[in-house]
Amino acid sequence: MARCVIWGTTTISLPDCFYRFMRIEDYKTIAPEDAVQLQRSLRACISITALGREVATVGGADISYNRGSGLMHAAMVVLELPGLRPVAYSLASDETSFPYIPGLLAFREMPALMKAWSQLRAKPDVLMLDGHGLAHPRRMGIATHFGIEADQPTIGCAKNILTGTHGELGVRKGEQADLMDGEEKVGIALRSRTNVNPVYVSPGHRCSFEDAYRIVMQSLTKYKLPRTTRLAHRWANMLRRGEAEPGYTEV
DNA sequence: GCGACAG
DNA sequence: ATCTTGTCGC
Repeated sequence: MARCVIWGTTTISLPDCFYRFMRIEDYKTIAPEDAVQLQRSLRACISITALGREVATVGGADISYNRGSGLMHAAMVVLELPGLRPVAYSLASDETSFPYIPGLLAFREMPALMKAWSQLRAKPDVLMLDGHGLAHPRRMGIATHFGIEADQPTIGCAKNILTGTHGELGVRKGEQADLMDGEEKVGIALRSRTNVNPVYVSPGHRCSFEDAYRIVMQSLTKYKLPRTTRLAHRWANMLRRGEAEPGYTEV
């Protein structure tokens, strides 16, 4: 749909690609209908390719906030890949008025995430976000959306399905089943821990399904969630509770 | 029309 | 997302 804007004394309509030039800051006040149009517009920018270089660092990102509040607390961590040792943290808080709407998560969380991202000196080779990548009705989950805006390889790792279905998968850690949206594969249901409900992994941007599976597997320890997610979650909570200060820290 | 619905 | 105690099962 074209969008009409006032330009001087005349009204003109802009094509869909207009939405690609929206600033992240504008997400805070965008209308949900426009947010959906931006996702449709951004879809042409998705790149699902194999991670080029060897992955030496993996990042984790998460958001924490009090229910009913628009103050978002973002945390990003960077871990070395064999070993999962933390090497850097970035913490940032940011206010938004965009609500949580299934399918539009990025518009609520991305401003704060981008703030934390900007502070991060050492960018990870691939960043894992809490939420989906391609496993989204318009293939534009927060991992994909963020990856495009930051021009960064990303992976989505979610605890629940937003769209799609999958068959049974073995109960052992590492077993998987394709997550299908109709005839299209959009992700993987992955058993991240034996006898525990699976997590849902999907490529975000500049990453393949195989890469996504491998990186998530390499980020698992003894818990259901990858260490990336767990650490980011912990730091975001500490920031929210005032137990940690915003800023960038290298370990 | 009805139900589902990341965080 | 967050608020919370105990409890069932490997």
